[in-house]
Amino acid sequence: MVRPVDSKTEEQILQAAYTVMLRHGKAGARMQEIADEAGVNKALLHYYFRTKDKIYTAILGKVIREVLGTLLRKIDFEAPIEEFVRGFVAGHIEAIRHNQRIFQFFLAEIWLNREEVVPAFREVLSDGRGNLLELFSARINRAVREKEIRPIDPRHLLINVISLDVFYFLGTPIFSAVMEMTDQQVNAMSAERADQVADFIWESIRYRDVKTGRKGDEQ
Amino acid sequence: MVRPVDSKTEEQILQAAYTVMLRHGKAGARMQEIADEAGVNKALLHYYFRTKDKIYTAILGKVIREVLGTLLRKIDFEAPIEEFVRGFVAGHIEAIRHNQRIFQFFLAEIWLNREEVVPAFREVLSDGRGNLLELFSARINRAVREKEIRPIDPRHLLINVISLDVFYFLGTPIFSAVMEMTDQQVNAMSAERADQVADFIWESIRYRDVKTGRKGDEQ
DNA sequence: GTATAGATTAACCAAGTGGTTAAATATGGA
DNA sequence: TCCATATTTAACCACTTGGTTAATCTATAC
Repeated sequence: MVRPVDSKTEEQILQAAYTVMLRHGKAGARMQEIADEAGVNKALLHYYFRTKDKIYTAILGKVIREVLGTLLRKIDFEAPIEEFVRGFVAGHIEAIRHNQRIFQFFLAEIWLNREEVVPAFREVLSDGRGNLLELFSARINRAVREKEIRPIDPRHLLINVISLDVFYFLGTPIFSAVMEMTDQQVNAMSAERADQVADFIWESIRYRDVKTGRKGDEQ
Repeated sequence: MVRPVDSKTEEQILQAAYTVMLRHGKAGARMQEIADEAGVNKALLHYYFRTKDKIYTAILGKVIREVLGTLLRKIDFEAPIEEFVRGFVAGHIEAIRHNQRIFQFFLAEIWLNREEVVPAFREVLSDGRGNLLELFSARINRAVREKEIRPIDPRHLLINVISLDVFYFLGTPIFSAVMEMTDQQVNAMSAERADQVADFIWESIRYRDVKTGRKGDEQ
């Protein structure tokens, strides 16, 4: 065998492609820029991956795994319901704050390259661990049965939670423009997000005895 | 003067550019495709607008006005608070459902062309009608004072509401993949969205007398 | 050492890209 | 009618694009 074990080149190229495509999107990314970013000759991109599309497909898998990883992060489905909800939100928001670009890229690409993104997403989903929706639904339905939270459709609840977690970080520049905030204020607001969102959700779903009218503390 | 009044050509080009750029994004849009879509010679694009960037800028204004128009749509700030909130949500979601592509495009472009999008957004905002945030905050704060809803930061509330309104329609293909839904089910879910979201928000914010424990009806 | 395989490069290419131009065609006022 | 101007077109251009190629380098197994 004459195979030098190094071949970190391929990894360098992937990393560079990842950086550049997250910067400009698929259509806007240039093979030359990727090569420069990786510090290799452009021909090497075609040597390791035949075409730009192949490179895109490769990093798409990586992006999707990171997006899903972020959303599935360390969720403790066995925790008490309020803790579960707050942990869910806090985990998401922290991870999203540190991966804003990935989410932005992903959302953009969904619509620019739907035919490629959706199947790739499905594939990554299928060989991932158990179905998020099912686990989530089971936990929520249990809490409903035990009268810890009010009756609610788990599908809509899951979408609501993810919406509240993610959207702010997609629209940050716009929100800050609308609200005429300084960078400092934006940072402050981002830091508050986790608690604000968790409170908002918990206030909406927690069970309240109609007759005695309280459970947990008012904010 | 020798100016033929017609010049619908310019409008045709803009409309075509709008269509094509919403389809492929700025980087992916081709001048030739725009020309074909408009049914005119490619040189005409440069005759009316000098460059691709100029075309982009032109349609960007249109897109932003439509996005803002959608979000500012027929809001009755004088309505009773619950009606106000539900109307706010219902108005948004209906408009967004009919303008999904615009929102998708807009969100994508925010990050791919931030330097251009954000200033354009600011500009359109400035010569629009009164500040949405201020009107919204005033309405919310009044409701808080009158003990119709619980105390809450209007900025976060506004973001929460917009998140819940918009995000689902940005991620539809992904949500449906995660939840393994048929097109029928997706449509059904989209139709339910407005009520689900309005309920979710209202349950979270409506005032509850801690002692007697109720106000309004339970769902 | 040297044969052999993979890894890397500079130079190249055809097909597109946004953009230009000069000539042709309308259009309307005199 | 004829002219001046606005509009439209086909042909063109310089440059960039993704992708290829043939030659060179590098490392190992023998």
